[in-house]
Amino acid sequence: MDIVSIIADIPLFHGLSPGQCAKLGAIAVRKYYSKGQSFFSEGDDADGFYIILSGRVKVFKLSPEGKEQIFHILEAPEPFGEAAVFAGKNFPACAQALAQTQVLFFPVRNFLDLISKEPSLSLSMLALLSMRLRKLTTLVENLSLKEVPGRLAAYLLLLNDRNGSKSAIELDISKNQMASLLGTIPETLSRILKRMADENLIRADARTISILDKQGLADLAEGNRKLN
Amino acid sequence: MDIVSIIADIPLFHGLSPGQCAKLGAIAVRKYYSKGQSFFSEGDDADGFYIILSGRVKVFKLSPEGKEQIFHILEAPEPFGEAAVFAGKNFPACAQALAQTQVLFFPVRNFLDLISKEPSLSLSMLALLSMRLRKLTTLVENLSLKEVPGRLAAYLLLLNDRNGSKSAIELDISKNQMASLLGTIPETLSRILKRMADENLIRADARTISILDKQGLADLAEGNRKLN
DNA sequence: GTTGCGCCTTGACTTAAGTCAAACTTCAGT
DNA sequence: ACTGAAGTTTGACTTAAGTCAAGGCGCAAC
Repeated sequence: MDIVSIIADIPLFHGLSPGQCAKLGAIAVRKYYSKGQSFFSEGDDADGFYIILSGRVKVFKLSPEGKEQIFHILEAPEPFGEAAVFAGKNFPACAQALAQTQVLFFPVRNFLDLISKEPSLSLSMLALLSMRLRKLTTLVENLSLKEVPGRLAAYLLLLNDRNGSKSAIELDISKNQMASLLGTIPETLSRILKRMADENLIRADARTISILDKQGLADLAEGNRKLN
Repeated sequence: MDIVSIIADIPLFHGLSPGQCAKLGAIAVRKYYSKGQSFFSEGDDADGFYIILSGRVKVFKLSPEGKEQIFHILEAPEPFGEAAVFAGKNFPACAQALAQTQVLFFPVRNFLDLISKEPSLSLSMLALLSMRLRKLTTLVENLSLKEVPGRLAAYLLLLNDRNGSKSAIELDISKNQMASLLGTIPETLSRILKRMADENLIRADARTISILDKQGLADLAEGNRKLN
């Protein structure tokens, strides 16, 4: 598929004229990353940002002892690394492919020229950064104000909402990664899933989790209830 | 002082022509808040954002049990509430005056008109949101990947850097608020300050803290050292 | 199939940090 | 100066969650 048509399809770029999409197409570079490959590491010079075309990416930090905190897990057509570009510094975190991944890479310099001439693009970017900020705010809230059962409950409800009508959640990341996303470790996650099952809040079967008591989970997430 | 001259002095608005400052002046409203007064609460409709002219503001969330996590403590000439405006939703946190505070309030609607016509303004806003994102990333890192002594060490070093040459740090917030900023409680903060003093990393005397061993604190903050 | 390597779970133990309660300090307001 | 409220410190205790170690499960490669 033609790179300009791809660009025109990306939500972030809706509102751009065909001419502007063509300009973007001229500066964008298509790149391929295999599972486990690193896009950038914390401290790297922010020379551009990425938009995912296919595959999956995690953005994370590591503690010196090796504990990992995942900030986002992203899929097409989401961008990443965009904030570092506007702050004009280096990347504050690491990004790695979780699977075979195809991206478009936009070098900073050319992109900044374009954005300053294109109000609809800057408004989209502002909206995007604001959503990221909101998401991070929620992460801080979860880490600081909720215990692990509350975080897990909130996360399960989120997955459930995304799922629409389906009654069971099919986990699309490993429980290791899930623990890292929730700011905990696999052992703790495993134990808490079990406790939830014991209280008939969920039924957990390998990669499949069914929510039995939505209200119960909501109470847990809000801190109005405790697990035994 | 004239509202337009005030606006021209705000870093966020540098790069705007006098005419554009005048337009901003026409939509801005000057407001006064007394200590403890609330600007907005979590969930409130985001009808605009604020820029601090004098005083001090905290942005925070509360857990149902009443624990507080402070996200930012802001002073003139910093803006707050800006992200909610671009996300076009409601405020994800609360904001309250920590002292007698004077602000400019910019209603969303008028402001969005203006920004879409003013590239330099949108670039400033993008840079601002990016810096906020970076700051929140650090907060998540601290909460998830560091223990309280590490967080405190990092915070003291930050205050020390801000201070420039002065050898002693004069705390400008209560230790209660400081605990809340570090994601802990006053009792824990008090104990850890004492342990740091015991190890000759700092000398703490009421509101004044002197850093005795910068490298030691840095090691703590990086997780390369533990407190006894 | 069998081997081996991640992923996941479980148990026993440790530990950082929170809770509760009491006392002391600081400071604003009367 | 007195009073009371808020901020701070300290001690004894509790607890959520992490560490360490072992074993089981599942899947891919040979």
